[in-house]
Amino acid sequence: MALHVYNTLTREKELFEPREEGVVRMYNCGPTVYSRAHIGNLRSFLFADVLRRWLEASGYTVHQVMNITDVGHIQGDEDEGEDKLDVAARREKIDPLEIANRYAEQFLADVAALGVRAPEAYPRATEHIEGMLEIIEALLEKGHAYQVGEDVYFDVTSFPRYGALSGNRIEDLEAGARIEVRSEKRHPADFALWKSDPKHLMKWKSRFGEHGFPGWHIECSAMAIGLLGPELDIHTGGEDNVFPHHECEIAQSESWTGKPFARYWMHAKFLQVEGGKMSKSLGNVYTLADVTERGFDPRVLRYTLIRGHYRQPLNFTWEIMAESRAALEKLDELYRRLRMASEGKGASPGPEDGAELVEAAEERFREGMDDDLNVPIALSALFGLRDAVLAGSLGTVAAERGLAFVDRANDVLAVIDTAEEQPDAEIDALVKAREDARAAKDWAESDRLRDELAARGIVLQDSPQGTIWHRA
RNA sequence: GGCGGCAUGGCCAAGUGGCUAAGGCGACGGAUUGCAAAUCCGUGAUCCCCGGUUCGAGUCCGGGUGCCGCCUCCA
Repeated sequence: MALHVYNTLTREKELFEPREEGVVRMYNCGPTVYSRAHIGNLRSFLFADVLRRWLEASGYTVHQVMNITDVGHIQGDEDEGEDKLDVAARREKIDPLEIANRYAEQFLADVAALGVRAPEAYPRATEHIEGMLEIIEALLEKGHAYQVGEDVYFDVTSFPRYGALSGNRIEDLEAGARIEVRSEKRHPADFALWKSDPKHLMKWKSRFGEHGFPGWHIECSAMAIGLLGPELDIHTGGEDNVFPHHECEIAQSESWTGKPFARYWMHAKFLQVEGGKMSKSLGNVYTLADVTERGFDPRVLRYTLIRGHYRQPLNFTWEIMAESRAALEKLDELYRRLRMASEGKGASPGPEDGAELVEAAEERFREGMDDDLNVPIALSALFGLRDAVLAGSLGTVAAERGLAFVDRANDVLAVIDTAEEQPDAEIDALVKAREDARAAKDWAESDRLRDELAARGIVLQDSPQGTIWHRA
């Protein structure tokens, strides 16, 4: 089975076939850097990261681009709209770009802590203003856009497929739209490509006027096409991006290039917190900082956010984080035991013993991931292998292969701690002393040593074959 | 009002017509242990409700209930 992905555009799971054999061009909707990314944002970015990693594991060369939006969008297409970066800048009384840079750095740090592999490019919207203006000019020329004063709007009626991605119909949008007084737009669903506002802090001169700034959707088209070409293979985002953002991107991009913008649209479901929507008033808009403050390693958050299927709603709770931590420790142990078995400790006598179990696990892992990134299935393959190695069913050669497989799996999931325990003579001596004390039935001394080791973060595991240890 | 999603054992979560409904966390009983931890063995599901299609449905169709998302900035 080759990779199949669910395509929002067709509402079906489809065989994944990039335009160019062996090469994938993927664009991921990234953050708007007016505040720190919360766990909901992070889920979507982690989804993109796992997808990228699985594509690479499948042999593709992946050209991946994730934008960093550092010019706030106008809120709505009307004049009373506000720009989040503008608002933040006025509040903090500093330059909007300073805010953007600060949060962009924070974003990069957060995402790095979560093991996200950096894409080929993290373009900034402000660095692509010219590209946006170029598209706007072309759309005007082709009759897909019109100018009103110093503003430019996209004419949705000029693009018959508008609504194909989200399932919305222009007529219904019109009916549902709020009443617009003195709208300068020809159609309520028309969206801004370029806006003008003298009060706006971030603005650019153009032939439309002195105080212009880009509409929300145009940046992604400019950056995606500018860096990846007119025809993408995959475009991702959160489900809330489907409409209007991605719908508008398709309209303006395809009107401009005359080519299908992206073959596969993939969207991650929304994350909820404690059964409800995240909201500032509830104080549950968690960031990576909240996670670490509660004593959770970032990889536990990574695991929590990727362990379910990306198209399934995810309800984040601290209980689930604790559960994830426990599960993750089991996977760490899988790795440790495989390493031991490959060295002959706890291995089955025949070197090839259990090789078929390793193969079966890898097969199951691959089938799961190929099936629209079914991580739960992939994880179950790892847990299955864990049972095999703990039961001593693997020979040294099979264990080596198991180790190589788990390395490959972890190259995709990036959640298992595979760091080899550094030999430590001092720890070994304490462990040995405890074993001696136990042999002498000096329980007080052996318990004291166990406590001392525990205080140093050492976890002991006694077994008939002797005592082994690892760091917690 | 328009568009869409979800409802599976205590919790999390796979499964898209067909043998005994994956897997994880937790709980309980037992083995092991000096006591623990780890490990091993064992224990749990009228798949939200009602109706229908079918030889056969958690899986398809209709209705209902509940929760959620988009339509306005939002991953």
